[in-house]
Amino acid sequence: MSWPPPFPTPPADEAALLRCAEGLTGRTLGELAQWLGRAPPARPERAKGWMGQLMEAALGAPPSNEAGPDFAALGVELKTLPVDLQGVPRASTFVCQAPLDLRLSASWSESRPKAKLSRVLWVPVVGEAPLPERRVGACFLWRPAPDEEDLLRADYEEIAELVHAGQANRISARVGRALQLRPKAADNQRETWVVDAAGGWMTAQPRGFYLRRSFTHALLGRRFLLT
DNA sequence: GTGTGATCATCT
DNA sequence: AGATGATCACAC
Repeated sequence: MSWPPPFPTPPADEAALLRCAEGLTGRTLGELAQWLGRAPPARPERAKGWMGQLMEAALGAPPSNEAGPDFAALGVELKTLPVDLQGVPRASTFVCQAPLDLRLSASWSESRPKAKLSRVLWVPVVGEAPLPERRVGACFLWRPAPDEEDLLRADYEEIAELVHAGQANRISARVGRALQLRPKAADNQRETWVVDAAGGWMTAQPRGFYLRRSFTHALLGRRFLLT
C-alpha cells in the first residue's frame, strides 16, 4: 500500500477495517503521528493513552468515551497491545470499567467484558524504544475460542459472585486466571458505591477488568495454529 | 523480572 | 464527573 494512505474514515465493515490496519503494519508511531498531524508527547510517562488514541485515529474510530466497542456499527473493539521484540506482551490489557453495584451482571453473557471481548482487533505495537520509533505489528481480528471463552467466563463469574456477596473490597488482582479486577481511578482516594455483605451500601475503590499478560501472550501464539 | 495497586492525560 | 486510552512504580 502507498504511503501515506488517505486520511482515515470510519470503516464500512470488518474487511475494510482489517485492510486499513494491515496498511499500517511496519510503520513507526512517529510516521503515523506525522501523517495524522499529532505531536509525539514530550513526556511519554505522562501520556499513557497516546498510543491507543493514535491507533484509534489512524483506523478511523469515532472519538467517544462511551461504553461499548470502538467500532459500534461493526461490534469491533480496538486494542493496542505493547509487545517486546520477541512478541511477548509487556503489560496487562485494560478491558472496561467494572460497576461494583448491582448493575454488574451475574451472568457472563450479559456482561460488559463479554461485549467488549466478543470481537477484538488486536494491534501489536512492537519494541521498547521511545514511542515514535516503535512499529505497528501484524494486526488480527479475534474472537474468543470456546476454551478461551470458558476461561473468561469462569473468572468473570467468580468475580461477579464476590461483588454480589458484598466482598468487592476484598477482591485483589490475584483472583482470575485470565480476567482480573484492578483499581481504575485517578487515585486511590476515589470512591464508588458497592453492596456490602448485609445488602446495604458502602464505598470502595473503583475497579476495572483487565486481561492478564499470560492470556494475551497465549492468544498471540495461537493465531498461527490450525484449529 | 513480575505482578499488583496507583496513577496520568484527554475527551465528552 | 466520569468515561476513554493505558503505563508507572514499588513490593515481592
